[in-house]
Amino acid sequence: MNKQSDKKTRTKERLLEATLCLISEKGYLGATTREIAARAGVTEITLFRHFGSKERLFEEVLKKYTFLPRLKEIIPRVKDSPPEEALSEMALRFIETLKERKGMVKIMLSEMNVYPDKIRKVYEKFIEELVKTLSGYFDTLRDRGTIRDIDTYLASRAFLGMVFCYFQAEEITKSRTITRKEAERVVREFVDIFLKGIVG
Amino acid sequence: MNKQSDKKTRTKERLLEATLCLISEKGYLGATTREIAARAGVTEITLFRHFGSKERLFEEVLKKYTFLPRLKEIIPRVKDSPPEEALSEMALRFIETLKERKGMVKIMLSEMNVYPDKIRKVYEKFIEELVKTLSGYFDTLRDRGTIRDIDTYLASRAFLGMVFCYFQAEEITKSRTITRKEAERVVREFVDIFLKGIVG
DNA sequence: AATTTATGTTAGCATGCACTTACTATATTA
DNA sequence: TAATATAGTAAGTGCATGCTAACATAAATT
Repeated sequence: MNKQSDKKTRTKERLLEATLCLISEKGYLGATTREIAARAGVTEITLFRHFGSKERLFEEVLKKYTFLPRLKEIIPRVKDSPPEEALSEMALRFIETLKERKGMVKIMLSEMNVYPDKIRKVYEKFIEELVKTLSGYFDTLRDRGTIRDIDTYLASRAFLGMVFCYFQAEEITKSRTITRKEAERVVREFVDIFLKGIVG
Repeated sequence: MNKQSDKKTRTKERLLEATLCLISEKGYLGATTREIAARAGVTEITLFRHFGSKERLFEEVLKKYTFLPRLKEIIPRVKDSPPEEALSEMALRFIETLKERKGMVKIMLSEMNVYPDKIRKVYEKFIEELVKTLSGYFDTLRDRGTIRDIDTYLASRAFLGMVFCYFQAEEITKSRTITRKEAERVVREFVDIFLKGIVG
């Protein structure tokens, strides 16, 4: 009972991946079960035998490709470096993770509105947790006297907003690839502004 | 030949508005011509007589509800105030405009990926022009010596990113309404950070 | 060898969709 | 009053989609 269930598992995974891929390209309604099955190299009925319905398949994709955990583990790793370094490192890994999970990001941005119950909760939770994790870091900096007395929650949102919006504009809107060098240059500038402001 | 064409025009406008409304709720594929016509208080065939096809109807919606001009006119009006005031004013009006054109913003975010040729061009141009307009303002500040020597293009993207991401998270993801007071508080904090940085 | 498991094949159903045809009704215009 | 412009009604076409039924196959398990 090993090779059989392996086969099953791999089929399921190929289906999930094909779904992620196609929905992120064409949207939930635009991605047909026939095409998903075809891209997974499987017949349509196999899809239904595994997931029962298109909707349940979609839900399993959402579960599987969440990427909040990946993002949260970034912060503890760098929080004892100097702020400039820590923030740069966080921003760069943030961008990297978003790039890796681009399909998921696209789905969240575009289907959020249409399938509120399924996606919005995932996304809301994602944002809030991420923001709070970063603002927790800012709290410790403030307690150490490293930074001045600002609203750390809003500061966190400001910083993440700058970075996310950059990613969104380049990779999603313009369909460009952000190179490592470019990311480093942009992040350096963002961190500089964020830490010291633009007044001089 | 006046009351007749008035009638025609109003029907067309109601159809365009209903389309904007429904597509921003359900996406292009999710919004059916039947429902659009119904919401406009008109029969389906009237829709086709006016626009020929669903796609052409969609294109006309995109044309009609562009809001780049509204955003661009903000900057010249405030560029001679002190930077803190000018930036706050711009951010607040930016948020206000986005709120007014929320339906259009939603469409752009969610359909961009599926109808690249139609939407992406609109959106790309929108971003670049807006960013450049703001960075032009930063250029003049730098020339006057008001701010230090930073990359004004990236600074512009950073600032707009903070504000837009805030709007997106609250109004679109969470489906909340940003009140005027809240907007003022948030913008004050953002501008403070952006001008002076968080180090202190 | 017999059975179970995972998948394939073929065909199809029911539904909803964009879009059409043909005819009618009403108000404006000339 | 006759002609025109705008919208309505009713019915329906053709197609794609989500999903299913019935049967077949080949490998793994027992």
